[in-house]
Order: sequence, then C-alpha cells, then structure tokens
Amino acid sequence: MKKTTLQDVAREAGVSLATVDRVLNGRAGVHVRTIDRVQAAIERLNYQPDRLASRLARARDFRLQILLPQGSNEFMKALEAEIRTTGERFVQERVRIDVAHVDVFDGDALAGALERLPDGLDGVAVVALDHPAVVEAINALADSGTPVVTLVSDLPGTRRAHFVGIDNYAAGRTAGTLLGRFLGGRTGKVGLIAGSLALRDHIERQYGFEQVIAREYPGLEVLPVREGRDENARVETLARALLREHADLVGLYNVGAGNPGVVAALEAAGRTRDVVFVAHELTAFNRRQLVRGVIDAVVAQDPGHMARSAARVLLALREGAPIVAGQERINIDIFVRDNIP
Amino acid sequence: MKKTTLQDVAREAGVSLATVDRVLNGRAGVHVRTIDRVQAAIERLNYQPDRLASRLARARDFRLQILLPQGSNEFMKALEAEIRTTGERFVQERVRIDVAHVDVFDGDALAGALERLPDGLDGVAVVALDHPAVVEAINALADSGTPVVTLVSDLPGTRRAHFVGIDNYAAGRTAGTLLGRFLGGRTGKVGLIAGSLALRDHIERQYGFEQVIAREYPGLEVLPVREGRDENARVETLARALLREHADLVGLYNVGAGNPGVVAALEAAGRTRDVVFVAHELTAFNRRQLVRGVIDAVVAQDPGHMARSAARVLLALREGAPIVAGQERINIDIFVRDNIP
DNA sequence: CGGATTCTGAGGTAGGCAACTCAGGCCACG
DNA sequence: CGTGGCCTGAGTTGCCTACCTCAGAATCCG
Repeated sequence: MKKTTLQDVAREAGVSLATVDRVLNGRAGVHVRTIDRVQAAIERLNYQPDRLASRLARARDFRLQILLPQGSNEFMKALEAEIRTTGERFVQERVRIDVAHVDVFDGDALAGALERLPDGLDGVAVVALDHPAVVEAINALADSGTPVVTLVSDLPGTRRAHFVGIDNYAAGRTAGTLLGRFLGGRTGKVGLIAGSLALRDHIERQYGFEQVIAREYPGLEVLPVREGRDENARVETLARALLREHADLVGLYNVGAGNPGVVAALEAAGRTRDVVFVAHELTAFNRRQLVRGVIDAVVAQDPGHMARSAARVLLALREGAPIVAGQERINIDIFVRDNIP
Repeated sequence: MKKTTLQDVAREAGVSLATVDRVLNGRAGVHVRTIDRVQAAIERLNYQPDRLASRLARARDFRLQILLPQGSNEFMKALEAEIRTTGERFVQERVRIDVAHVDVFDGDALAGALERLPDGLDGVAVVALDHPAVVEAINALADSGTPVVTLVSDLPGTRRAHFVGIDNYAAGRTAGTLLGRFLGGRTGKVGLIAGSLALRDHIERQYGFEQVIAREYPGLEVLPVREGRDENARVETLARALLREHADLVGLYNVGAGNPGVVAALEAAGRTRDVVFVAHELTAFNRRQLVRGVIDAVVAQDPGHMARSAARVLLALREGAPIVAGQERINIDIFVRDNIP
C-alpha cells in the first residue's frame, strides 16, 4: 500500500492540487461545498501531508520569535546560547529563529513587545510574566492564529498552546526532600533565599519546599524567605546574616540565582561542609561547587532541551504535526557530584 | 546570499548533477580526476546537502535495525516499546525501524545475528555483549560502511560510531552518594545485589558504588555482592538473607532488576522505612515504591530518549549530518518521590 | 432598459524546491 | 565492432504558489 498523496486526494475529490492545498492550509477562495468534498476525501483516504515535501516546497521560511528577559542571570544566558545554537541548526530546515529581549518585570513593556511583533510569524515563545496586559497580548496572538508557547515561566490562564518548562512547585518539593534527606535527622534552621517574590516560579518553588519540610521534617524550621534579587552581592549579604543570626543553621536553599554569594558566605563562616546547600541550575559555577562539595545538590532544568523543545513544538503546532509528549517533557533534573554531565 | 545547491556545484565543477551526486554518495563510476574537481567545487562553494530534499528524493527508505536482548526485564521492554513508537513516527520521514531479539548471554548467537543481518541496512543499534565474536562482528559491520551504535551497554574497543547510554560507573557512584547521604551519618552494613556479574554495566555500577562508599562513608560497610539474575524470586531470597543475617543492615542497592523481590523482603521484615533502598530505572513498580517511600531514590536512564537518540544518531551518521552532542547525551537521572514525571 | 464592461470569487496549470535515479550516449581501447 | 568506464539528460519525489481562466454578478453607459 503506497502512501497517499495530495494527488490522490485531488483525484478523489475531483478537484485540482491547488484547491486541496487551499483547503489544507485554510486559505480563502474555496466554496464551502468544495471544502467539504475535499475534507471527505482526506478522511476517506486517511491522507497525511508529507512534512518533508511541504517544507521543501515552501517559498518562505518558517519564522519563530523568542522573547527572553533582558540582562538576566546565567541560566537565561545559557538558554539564549542554546536557542542560538538551535537556530543555526534549524536554518537548514527552513526555519529562522529570532531572539529578542524585553524587560521581564514590566508587564506593559512585555505586552507591548508581543503586540508589536512583526506579521507573518509562525510561532512565538515567551518567558511569561503574570500580568493582565501580558495575558491579553498572548491571547490576542494565539487567537490570530500564531502558536504561542510559554518558556521557563508559564501562564496557565492563557490560550498558549504549550508550556516548555518544569513544574516549579515539584522542583521546590524536590529540593526540600533532598535537603531533608541529606540532613538525615539533624535538627535546626533552614535558610531560604529567593530572587524575587514577584516571580511565579520562585514562589512556587518556595511553597513546595516549605510544604515538604513542614510535613516531612519536623526537626527542621524554615526561616522566613529573603529576597536576593538574583544578585551575588545581595545574596551574600543575606547568607552572611543568616549564618550570623542562626547558630543552628543546618541547611540553605537558594531558589534563584546568586549562588556565588551563598558560597562566599559559607566560606567566610567556614561552614561549607556542614551546612547542606541546595541550589538551582547547572551553571559552570554550580558545577564546580558540586564537585568541591560546597553545593550538595542541584535541581535543574536543561536549557538545551528547552530550546530544542520550544522550536520543535512551535513547528509541530504550525505544521499540524503531533507533539511527542515524552520528548517534550522537561524533567526536573537532580545533580549530585557524581552524575554531572 | 542564497543557499548553494547541487546545481551550483555541478556548474562550478563543469559536470552534471548526476555526477556530483555520485561523488557525494561515494558511488562508483566517476574518474578520480573528476572526483577531485567536484570535491574542490564543494569546498569552494561550501556546499551542504539539503537533507529535506534528499530524503524526499530517495527512492528507498532508510532502514535501521535494532538488536535487543530477548525475554528480558522491564527496562528492556520499555525500551522496545519506545523504539516501536519512534519507528511509527519515523515512517513519515522515510525511515523504517526493525527490531529483532537475540540471546544476550550467548556471544556467538549475537555475533551470528549481526553477521546475518540483511544487506542494505542504513544503521544498526545493538545492545552489546562483551565477547570476542561480537567485537569482531561489530567491526565487520562498521567496516562495511554500516553505521553501528551500541545501546545501553557499550563496547568501547570496537569501531562502533557512538554509544547511546549512560556511564554506568558514574551511575553506581551516584547511587553510592545518594545512599550514603540519605543515611546521614548512620553506620552499618549495606547490601548489594546485582543481576549478573557477566554484565558489564552491572559490574561498573557495583564498582562505582563500592568506591564511593569506601572513600566517602567510612561508617558503612558494603557486603559482598550477590547475583539475583534480575529475577524477583531469586532477588527476594537474597534480600531476605541479607536482612536476616545482618541486624545492622541500613542500606540496600540493587544494581539490576528484580526490585519487587527486594520490596517484598523489606516488607516481610517490617523494615521498609528504616533501610535506605536505592534502585535503578523508573519502572511502574519503582514509581509506586518511590511514592510509598519504600524506594528512596532511583537512578535511571530514559528509554524514550535512548530510542529517539539511537534513531537520530544513526540517521545523522548515514546522512553525514552533525550529531548534536547535548541532545544525544543520555543523562543519569535521579528520581525521588517529588520529581517523578 | 439592454448590452457592454469590469469585478470578483472559485478553481486550474505549470513551474519551482533540491536532490535521487535510470536509461542511455560517447569515447577509447582491445 | 564489441565492451567497459565515465558521464549526461530527463524524469521523479510531494507539495507550494504565482499566474491564469472562466463563469456569473455588478456596474456603466447610451
């Protein structure tokens, strides 16, 4: 049994290739009656377009737009680098990936950027911020037929087609379990540092973490969260204060970036070994500290995977191809010193 | 700057398309002088074949052959299922994936199967067994121009082009670190169960595990490894014996399959909570035990990723396309109850 | 108001896209 | 005058798309 082609469908429906193509791509200029006939033929023959052929024949390249927060942390930089690498590879597949930067914390700016996006985009990936204007802008884009995926930080209330990222609540719980188990029955206080309490992912992680500690490790007391704004210096100040004020501090969890600050504080206090420290993301720095034994575990999401997944998902959405769930799921990765890639 | 095509190369070299194509695909019937001319033109124009077009124009589909151990454990079954799923999707891309089963433990049988593979294969993935005849057969295949990758279990001495799997030594170390840290200073004996000491991956894991425990956790003593042959009943017997003979058993590491046996033994002894148990692979059973808290951590490799990676790598090798290292690296995944996908 | 003219919507034709492939053709050699 | 070796030409792959055609409706003009 040979593969059924557009030709077959055209013959079956009694129309020309162009008409079938118009129906398939939802372009105008076809009578409703004809559309029905063509669709019936497609059903009957179980026709599936050949992605290779259609990509080859397209005049225009696919254009994907990625919106990242500007001037941000190491993880975002890694993500951007991965997106660019992915972009280079996808050029060969007739896909162009553009990266733009916006101010994450300014909802109106982000919404404005979304609205001012050029026409003819085939997909948009955006690091979403929870703000009414952003919700609106994403919905408008989605409604206009441009597939939208959220990246790293989700906005579940919108009509985005997909989320490329992890469940940060589960990530926080994971951090809690690791810290709790690594402490192995020791009792005392646990310091908690977040980047900003305006970031949904940070709040979710914090919440998951606190919940696990409260429920499973009664001997541990989580201190009130402090905001480090993902800046090394500021984080260091916070960490030093925590160490100074709480002699019985046994654990530290940094929800966001700024880990060099934490490490510096631990080193200054000479407590790199006995304080269990759980951090996020497998940056070059964190990698070194894992090996040194200063960071005990890292909870991470793979920026390379995320970049590729965003591109694949957007393309699949555009081409009407199925999304392979297992492939596009972003795992909550745990790294200890022994399984660093 | 437009993309350079075969046409351009042909014009530049002063030959026809067909000739360039022959040179590109290393087919016979071209004079050495002409080959040089064409290759020079390719260099000069920095020509890169269009995979889309070539896939489309191929008369024949790509054919990949996967060789899996027969009648095996849950992980292998999951891997096979993933390979079949991958195969279904790749059909649309002109790739056919066949799966065959061989007896893993019989080196000659595996070598024979490799030698009897049909002609015209575009790639072979094999769960390798360390046996001279197998080494020989893999090298012969590779030398005949068929890309070969090893799957799950590697054979570094051969001319296989790639290994799809994890570093099992590191996986064992990871298990050791998790177990050691989870025990948090408790002292006592640690039981070690392997499937078979003829399996390279099991030995490597065991070695990595023992090394970490010996070096980092002086309070723990690893008991001599016992072979459970990946069978539940046999593993249960071993686990029961360990629990009975060692009152101070605080940890268990099962290198292979048969975890239901371990769990049954732990339950019978009423020690599901206080013995730290680290297992491998995220099977349905292990997932449940993680949630229940009987298994404390799972060290895993993602069968879906491995299936897709094997297919992608073989294709890339065949098409002369680059391999994206980050995408094809198989991670040593750590799962605790909170980050189960 | 009738016929000519211009729109407009519906649908067809043919020429790409970038490679693969097969039936020949040409030349030189024996 | 065969026979290889080397190479060309033209047809294919499955789909996209710019450019047409054509009928019927709307508009115009005398």
